[in-house]
Amino acid sequence: MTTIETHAPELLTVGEAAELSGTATSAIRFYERQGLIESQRTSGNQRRYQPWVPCVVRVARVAQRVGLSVQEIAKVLEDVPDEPTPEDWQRLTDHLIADAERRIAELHAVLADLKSETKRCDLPGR
Amino acid sequence: MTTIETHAPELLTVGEAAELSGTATSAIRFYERQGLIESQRTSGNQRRYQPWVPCVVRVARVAQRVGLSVQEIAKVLEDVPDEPTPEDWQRLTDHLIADAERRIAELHAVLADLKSETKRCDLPGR
DNA sequence: GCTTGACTTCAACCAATGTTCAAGTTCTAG
DNA sequence: CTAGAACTTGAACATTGGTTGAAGTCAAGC
Repeated sequence: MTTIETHAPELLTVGEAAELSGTATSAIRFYERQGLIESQRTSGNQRRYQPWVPCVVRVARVAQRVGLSVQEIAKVLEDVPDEPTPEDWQRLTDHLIADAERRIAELHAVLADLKSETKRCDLPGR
Repeated sequence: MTTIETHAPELLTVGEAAELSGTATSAIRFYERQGLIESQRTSGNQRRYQPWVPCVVRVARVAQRVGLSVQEIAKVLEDVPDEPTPEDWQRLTDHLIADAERRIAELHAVLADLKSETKRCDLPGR
């Protein structure tokens, strides 16, 4: 971990990263502890984030809303290199969407299954 | 709340309901406290569940996996009457699927948006 | 009618996902 | 160079979604 000049070009403070990703700074630090994102440090020990980090956080937040845990998201993000290329974003996108669709399919399946098990679930004649 | 004869036909004990829904009895009691399901009581104060209750629990569990909180699921289930008809199950199904699809759409949207904001997220030139 | 397993409540605990606060440090503007 | 905003860590707290355990009650079979 090489430390970074205080005013490095393009790097974001934790506050800036929070604002750009629409979260609180406490969440940003939490996600870093959980391994979703990484930071460099200034000589004075302050965090500095790469400019794409807020994008990662935004993705993570939406992924949570479709049912992934932070650990699961961290796992998916492991495969995304630092300084992601458009192709990396595309693969991440595909992965997350596929994952979410899989759960929807499960939901469909359970619901369909229930409908077929009429005897137990529908109880038609009272 | 009329109490029920001990050995009422077709009613399930908490253990049976748990087994049929693939959860622990503690979860069944928890879901009841949260208003997802209801029970009657025997004269000896034991819970007795209608036979479709395990189905509701199964649905709830899958719904959790697509990102709904227990409170949100409870809200959806409010609209399902006791002794649901096939049409009730159908509406529940539609509601839950629609809800889940909505989140997937959000995920799609965020990801698409990120891709369009190339300047901030892709950083093509190193 | 007694035994045994399943049930009851209540309280404590757990993990996940953060937020809040206190005490101290760094950064930036003037 | 200094004031104030933004940062640091660590600990405590909050909420959600349960699990576990103790102490006691109920129900079913012999």
